[in-house]
Amino acid sequence: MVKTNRRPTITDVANALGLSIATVSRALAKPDMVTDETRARVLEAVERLGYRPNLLARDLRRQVSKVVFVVAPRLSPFFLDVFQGVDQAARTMGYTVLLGFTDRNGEREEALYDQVLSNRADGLILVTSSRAPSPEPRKPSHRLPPIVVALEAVDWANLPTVRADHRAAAKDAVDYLYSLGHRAIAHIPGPVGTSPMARNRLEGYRAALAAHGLQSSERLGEGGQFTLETGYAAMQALLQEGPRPTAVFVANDEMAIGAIQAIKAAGLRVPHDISVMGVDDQRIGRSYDPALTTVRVPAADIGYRSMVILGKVLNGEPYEETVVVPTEIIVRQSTAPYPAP
Amino acid sequence: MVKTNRRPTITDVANALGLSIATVSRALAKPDMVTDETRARVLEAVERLGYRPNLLARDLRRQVSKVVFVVAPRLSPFFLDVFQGVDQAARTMGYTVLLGFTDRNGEREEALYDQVLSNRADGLILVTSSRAPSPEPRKPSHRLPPIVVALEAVDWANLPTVRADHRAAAKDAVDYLYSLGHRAIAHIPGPVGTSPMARNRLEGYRAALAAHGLQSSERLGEGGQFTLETGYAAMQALLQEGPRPTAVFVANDEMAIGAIQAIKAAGLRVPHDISVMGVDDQRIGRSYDPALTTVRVPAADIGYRSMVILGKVLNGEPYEETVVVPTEIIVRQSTAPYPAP
DNA sequence: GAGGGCGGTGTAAACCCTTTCATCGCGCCC
DNA sequence: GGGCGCGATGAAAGGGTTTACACCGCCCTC
Repeated sequence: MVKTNRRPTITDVANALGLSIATVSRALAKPDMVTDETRARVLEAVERLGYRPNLLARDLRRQVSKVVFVVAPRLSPFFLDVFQGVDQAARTMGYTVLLGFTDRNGEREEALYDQVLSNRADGLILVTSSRAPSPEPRKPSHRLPPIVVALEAVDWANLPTVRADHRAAAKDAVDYLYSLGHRAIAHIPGPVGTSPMARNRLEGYRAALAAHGLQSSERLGEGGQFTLETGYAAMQALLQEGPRPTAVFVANDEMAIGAIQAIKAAGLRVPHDISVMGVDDQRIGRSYDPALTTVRVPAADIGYRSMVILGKVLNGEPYEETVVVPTEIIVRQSTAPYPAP
Repeated sequence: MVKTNRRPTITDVANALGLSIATVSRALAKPDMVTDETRARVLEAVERLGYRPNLLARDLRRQVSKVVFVVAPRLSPFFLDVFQGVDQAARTMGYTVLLGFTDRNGEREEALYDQVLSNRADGLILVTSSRAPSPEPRKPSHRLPPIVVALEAVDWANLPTVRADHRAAAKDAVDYLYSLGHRAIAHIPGPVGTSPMARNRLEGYRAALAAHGLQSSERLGEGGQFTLETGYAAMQALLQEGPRPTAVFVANDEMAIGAIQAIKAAGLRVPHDISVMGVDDQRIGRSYDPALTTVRVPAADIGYRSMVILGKVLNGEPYEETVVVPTEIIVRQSTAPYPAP
């Protein structure tokens, strides 16, 4: 009977050479613990048989997977930038990074969370602006896995965090519009109900207005969902509602593009009639016409630093509890002085 | 001495109840093989102790991980769409999908490939338009893991494939421009050196011109890298070089946006002076001003079908060797009749 | 020449789970 | 009342690797 053609294991390699599996394992993992000759023979046999170690077995034994997950609420270019940074750091640290999305769906969050709790990954980078990984936070008796929170602090646990100061970023933006001469400055907020980030940006907006003694336009309702379409709709509503603002600060770039489209659709011009400013510095804003003035949130940098901290956590090294990365105003073509010179 | 506080295992649960680990395992995995009472007790203890099964151990035993990888050459919104489709299909099939990027870096491709070969995942969806997962394809004696190729067939192995007919898509685009009255139709190709997809689109362009007895502009060199910047540069070169075309067919949407920017920068208007058409139907084109006329490649659909096929492969069921998904012209504002009416 | 150190190798346990096979008790049937 | 089937459980093997420990020559030293 023909031997069934399964994948070769370390035992097959050992048998082919008349060695023990321990020696083969050592030849591969700790080259200097075996003779040069043995190592050469092992490598040859490995090549010849097409042997690959079973990572599952290895991880099970070592109790470490060298894999980390990045968990993001949805598919968005912005989160991709964060991922990019994580990936870059991880590579230098010998980790593999894998990406999962929750779609703000509790069940899916649970599942990803369980993957880590169940040893499929060593740690987790939560790129979220919303809620806990489980509907109700777990009982404290159940230890959390190693987690670093990127972008925005979470309120359901005290975790190491790399974030931007979204409140200050928003305030800077509005201050900038003010410095251009604008006094009627509206705001299109994000999903303030679910996103602390959106709330912080709203707060920054209010704080800036207050600092300049201006009236804020608070008739905007719940805000958009950080998507282009909701930005469009919000701007449309804004144009129909009351006195037209001369400038709009929008809670992220994507909604800002939507807002510009709505303004154009209404037969107005940006920045001639209305200045528009976003936050994030996403690609879509950089290449739009007019190119979007925005506040840059260094997504890749946030990802990179998060991974570095997660590495320290996993190694039991001391780490910074909270890192706040700086934001920066990027002036492009969607804003202009008021009144127009 | 205090017992070290490691994660509870199935043994801990069993001991806490005076049951055997077999029963606990069954209570969790095959609920109807145990008494109602036993199951209730087990679930209670699991909850109380915070037990989570170790997926590594489970997979090792079962020889199946229920994880598949999506491997893409780079981070791009287009690949995200494919991923989205894969993810959706996978969810209904009980698989977890994880995403990895190669950056066209042979070493990284190897690493991801090894993850699958090493049992960390059951299969692979290769979203690639470029080369084999290893610098030189492996010896045929070394079996390939289950792979489905999405988007574009590969030439180094005979693998199940879900693809669009890029050649026909390009031909359709040029035919459409022809039907608008354009005769001087230029092409900005993708990286024809490394991407069969770029080559196919170039071929479609040539075929269309030939069918209409037109001269093709072949002075474009190696083409862009499917990025906005290279599209900009290519268009700039095109404008400086010879007689100005009345229409440009660009090998993907991102480069097409770059091309439009270059045209605008040169003081010309789209589509008034030059019509521009892309391929893919990416978001960036949909929301641009002018909105981009393009040929839609149903990325999510490709991803979905790829995953379905991979599932069949993994189950040993029969599957379609090659699926060709239809493309579709989407007319927006970046194209106009010539001469202008 | 006996003891000690040392480099290289083998043996076997451990990692945590699933699953086959055996066991056991119980009710049922003739 | 004995055999049988059946449902629930337990014992143990097995999955592929790493690694602590034991072993075995060998050379060196006194």
